[in-house]
Amino acid sequence: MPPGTADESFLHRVVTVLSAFRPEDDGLGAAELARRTGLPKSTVHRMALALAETGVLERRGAEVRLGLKLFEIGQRVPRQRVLRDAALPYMSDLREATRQTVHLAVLEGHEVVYVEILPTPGGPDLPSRIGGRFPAHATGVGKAILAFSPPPAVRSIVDGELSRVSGRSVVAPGLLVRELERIRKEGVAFDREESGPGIVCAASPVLAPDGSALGALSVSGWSGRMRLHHVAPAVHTAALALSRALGDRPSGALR
Amino acid sequence: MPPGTADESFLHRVVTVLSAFRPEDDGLGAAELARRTGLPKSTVHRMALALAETGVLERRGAEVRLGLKLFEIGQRVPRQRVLRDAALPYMSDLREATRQTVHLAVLEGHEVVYVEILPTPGGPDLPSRIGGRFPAHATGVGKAILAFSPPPAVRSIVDGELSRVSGRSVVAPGLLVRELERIRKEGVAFDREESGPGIVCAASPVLAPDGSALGALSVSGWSGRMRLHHVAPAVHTAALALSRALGDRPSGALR
DNA sequence: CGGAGCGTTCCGCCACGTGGGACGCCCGGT
DNA sequence: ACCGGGCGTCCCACGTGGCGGAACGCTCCG
Repeated sequence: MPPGTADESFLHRVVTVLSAFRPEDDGLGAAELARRTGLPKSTVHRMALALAETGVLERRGAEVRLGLKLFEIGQRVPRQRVLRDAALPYMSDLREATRQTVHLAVLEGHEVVYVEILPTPGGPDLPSRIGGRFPAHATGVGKAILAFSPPPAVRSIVDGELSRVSGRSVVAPGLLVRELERIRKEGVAFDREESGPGIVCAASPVLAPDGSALGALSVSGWSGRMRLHHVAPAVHTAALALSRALGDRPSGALR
Repeated sequence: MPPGTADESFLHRVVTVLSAFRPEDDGLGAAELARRTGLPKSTVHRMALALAETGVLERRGAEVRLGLKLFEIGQRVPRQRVLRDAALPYMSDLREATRQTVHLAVLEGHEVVYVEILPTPGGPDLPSRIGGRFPAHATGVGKAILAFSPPPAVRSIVDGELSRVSGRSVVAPGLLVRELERIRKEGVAFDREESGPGIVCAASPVLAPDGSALGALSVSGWSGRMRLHHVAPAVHTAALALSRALGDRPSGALR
């Protein structure tokens, strides 16, 4: 080990191992985990046994998978729980009124994390998953949140690498900044096939009493079947109503 | 520490600290965490800082709370993800048809863990929460699952302590065994105010191709407003349809 | 029949988790 | 104004337990 290098701590390694599980995975073996994490097989194996002992992982023969205990603890995370519980009825109304798929997301670093998704029977198969991530600058919810976020956080994203998720993603920093200004004025963000081909979306921020964004609501559908100027007022209204409801409650700590 | 006792390992302590957060909590201080876990304050404080470094916990001033990363990982847990994704449309239909609150739960030890809940506007405020636990013998979903579970697992619960959750909970082992036999014959379990006053529920197991229960669906409502013999066929039908859909797919590892 | 990949076990080394104690701070009661 | 209790934070000598290269037995496949 090169001297001066703060080698990864034990806890970092644990998180690395847990994060190595992908959504589509079921059980993984010690060798596969070692390959994904870059850790010695012996180390991963010992750790997997210890984690299984605690219930964080579950043994299935020789393989190991994420345990139900992680799901239980994950549901108690305040950042999603409080917002999700308050938003659910508004999301339900929004789906009813627009007959489209409704999303609720929060910002985490340079990406959004989807907290809840209400799919609609006839709608497209979207790549978004509850608990999944997506680059903030390439989604409606992401831009809606960024438009009402502290300048330093926005700067960090604008000056960072703006990945081209689809052919129409906004990757020019100047263009993105100007779009955020427009969103700040109008209160609604749009995504015209920027996150995926054939998919459009209108999004509006959920605001704390101090004006900063806690998250965002959105409505998504096929570009041919959904008129953005039609659903935009509905999304905006729902987000305003939710913001007001959150402000009234003594919900306290969301940010 | 009594000699011979294998003092709790570091990982056990980490899980203890994470489990110390209750659903209604937001941020907790080092002293409060030390009190709840029984660990030395110094130890908890150091651990909290390390966990915050990994993103598992988030620092909020001097306090610390469960981090969004835990929610993300929790959503990847296969036991809930595969079942929940497959069940959602059937649950939605069931709510539509019965106009009552629909639950999906799995068995974990002596308790059920709620995986998904579709509330209905006019329904009662139930104590159940997604990711929450409840004694299996005192709920409709619990009894539905137990009726189709391996005898050793059932024995362990029947012979264990059958807590009296409400005044009408089944606490007599013999009575419970006989009820499970009836459920096995009819395919539907009932809960007549056994888990809470004024609440009734009909539940039916989601079965793997081998006949063992993966989880259960239920419909709950006010005892005066919902007729059990009316919703029972609907729950049973939905559960059968879901079981068949899971059997057809190469979903693989659910148990 | 041989090699590749797997899960599992071993063991000497030393990083790092340990926890009692101390410190400065902000309270709220007197 | 004073003081005591609770808080977050920090320190440091101690020794536990994580470390990981290596080796073993196994199964599968060409």
